[in-house]
Amino acid sequence: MAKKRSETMQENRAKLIAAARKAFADKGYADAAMDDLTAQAGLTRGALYHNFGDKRGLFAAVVNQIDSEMAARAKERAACEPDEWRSLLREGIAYIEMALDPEVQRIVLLDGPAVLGDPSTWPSQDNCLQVTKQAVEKLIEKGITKPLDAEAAARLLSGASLNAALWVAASDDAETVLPKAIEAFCAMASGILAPERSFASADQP
Amino acid sequence: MAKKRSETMQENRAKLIAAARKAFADKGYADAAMDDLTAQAGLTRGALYHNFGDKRGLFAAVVNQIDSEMAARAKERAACEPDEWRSLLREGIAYIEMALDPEVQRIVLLDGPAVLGDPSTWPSQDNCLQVTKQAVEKLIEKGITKPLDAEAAARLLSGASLNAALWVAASDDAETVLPKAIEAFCAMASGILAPERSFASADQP
DNA sequence: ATATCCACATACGCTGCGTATGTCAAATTG
DNA sequence: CAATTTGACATACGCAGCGTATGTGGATAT
Repeated sequence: MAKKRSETMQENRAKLIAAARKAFADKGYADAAMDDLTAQAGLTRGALYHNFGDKRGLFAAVVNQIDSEMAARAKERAACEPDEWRSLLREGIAYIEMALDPEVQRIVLLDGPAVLGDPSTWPSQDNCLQVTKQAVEKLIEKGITKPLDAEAAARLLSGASLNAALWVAASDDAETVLPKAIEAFCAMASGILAPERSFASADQP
Repeated sequence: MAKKRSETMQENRAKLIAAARKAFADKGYADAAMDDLTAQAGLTRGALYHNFGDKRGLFAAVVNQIDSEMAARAKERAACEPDEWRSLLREGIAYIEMALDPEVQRIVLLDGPAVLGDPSTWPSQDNCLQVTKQAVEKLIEKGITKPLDAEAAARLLSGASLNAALWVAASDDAETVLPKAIEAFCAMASGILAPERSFASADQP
């Protein structure tokens, strides 16, 4: 018996997303021609419009995939740290490091907002944010950090780290700039610590 | 005597930039048709290509104008504060507030990075950053803040504030979210203060 | 085994960017 | 001041690429 219908459909979706991910990262959203990337996947534009509706739909699927990977990686990194404050710092540092990946830069940080609108409105990016937000909430409960709005703090932390990463990536020598960025990030992050703690734990892990 | 040549040229450039600014803010970069916006300015695409080279060139000119206005406004706001630390906070808050302007959001924050690349590579955005960087440098000299890399700190501060602003703008009720964002921003900013100062001056102005 | 369906391919039109060419008024020259 | 040149902008054209409407063959249903 030949392959089942729904099975090949999933395969084709995956092929298209993979090809699109490469094309979008390589050429940017605007300059990625759909004829090219579908051909790359051994298909035509027909498959694409059937599965994803339009170019934006395909792009959204790609962003979704990358965001999921990012959230997973951030969580994984955070889990390695002993206490929750260091976990949060690690998470931020993880975002900085991930944003050094050209694929992440081009697709998520540069083209993403233009094509899909503000990141806070994407369900996928929200996953990334939820990871951070939950970490902040725990810290607030325990009195380790100031009683700020958890979402506000989470957004500022991720925003700062992603922005720092773009800067590092654009600089000539990432090697020397990256530690500066991480140091500044840890310093700023320590600003949300509750006063009595800010001396002991402000250092980076 | 009729108008001088260079004079009308400047007028036309200004007309095009004004029309483009409105169109880009309204429709977004991709959906703004150049035939439309040139007609709006009482001209044709010929004028546009002659003056700005291509669509990106016109967009860059628009971004340049907006960024100049933003830097001026930030500086102006900062100048009203008595001490330099409060100046810096005011500056950050000013960015948050400016980013609530739909024109700034769409053109500078959403489309800008996709069309022109990472903001840190634009000369205009660099102006905004220089304002903050200089403020940070002064604070470091005086020992008010930790001896971090000034550029790193400046980028993190502006990144955090702009990101926060996007969040506020995307939220349903900006009225209640804005103060939370500002509070969190001030908290995080206080993280770059030197230890012996962090209690006294961490509050927002 | 025949009929139905649907995932995808093929074919078409339309929009919109960029360029090549034309034109007329302002500037230059003697 | 007339003749000539310049250049800012308009006009006309070609082409790429998106979205849609229609066609088709193989899997599923009966």
